[in-house]
Amino acid sequence: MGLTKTEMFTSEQNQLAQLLKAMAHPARIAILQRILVFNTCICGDLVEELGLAQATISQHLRELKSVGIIQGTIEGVSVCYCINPETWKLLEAQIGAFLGSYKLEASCC
Amino acid sequence: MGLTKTEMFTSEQNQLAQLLKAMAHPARIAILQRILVFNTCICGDLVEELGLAQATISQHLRELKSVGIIQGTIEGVSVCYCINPETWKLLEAQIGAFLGSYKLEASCC
DNA sequence: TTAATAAATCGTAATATTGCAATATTATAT
DNA sequence: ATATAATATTGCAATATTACGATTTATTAA
Repeated sequence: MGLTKTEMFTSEQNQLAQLLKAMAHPARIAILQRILVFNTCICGDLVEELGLAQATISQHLRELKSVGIIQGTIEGVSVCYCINPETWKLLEAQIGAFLGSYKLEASCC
Repeated sequence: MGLTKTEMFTSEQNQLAQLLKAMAHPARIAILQRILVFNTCICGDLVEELGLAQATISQHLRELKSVGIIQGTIEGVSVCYCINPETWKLLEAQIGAFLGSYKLEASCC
């Protein structure tokens, strides 16, 4: 099918899955890392640095933007992208709670 | 294409993307959450609780196992799955470093 | 207005993912 | 050995993702 049955899961599970999925690609991780280092990023720089076509980079940026992880504003002829602090905080909270709920060291099987 | 150009990224970026991708599905999040609560889990229980077909659950379990997030041992006629502590620690470290490297509150654009 | 630059969108090909029925495998009990 | 139970695998259909060339849109400069 290729169609996730979202109606069988809670909105929290679906939301976390959506955020993780948006980050679950090496190009999008590389994009985010560049923003984390430089605070900001412009599509053209990424095209040069990542070695992917402009259309591909633009598509990855849209994907990150569509789930709210980044935001972009027009700066003259280019577009300035940066982290959306709200979503980033949500991400940290959700993933932190999820990963942090594992306590046992001894593997049971 | 549908084919990620992994050769353009570092092994760290590819590894993190692979781990995130394995978790980036609501069914797999639900499976992990159940393991986190009960410490262990058996395929049959998940089939009843999640409302997906047995073949589908088995496939999701295999995906989580293939990246090392969970491990399974045969327990009589069923299989006991639990968290793989090593991978979980790696996940916490990698994701923690990634998310934690964002410091600025003020959005720049 | 026109040209130049940057980014977004469209269209498309190749590949991956999701889900399930049917079947196969594995381990226990009789 | 056979039957039963639990899980894994296979094969397939529907849909999603990835990547990119070509084109369009939007903004600035001349």
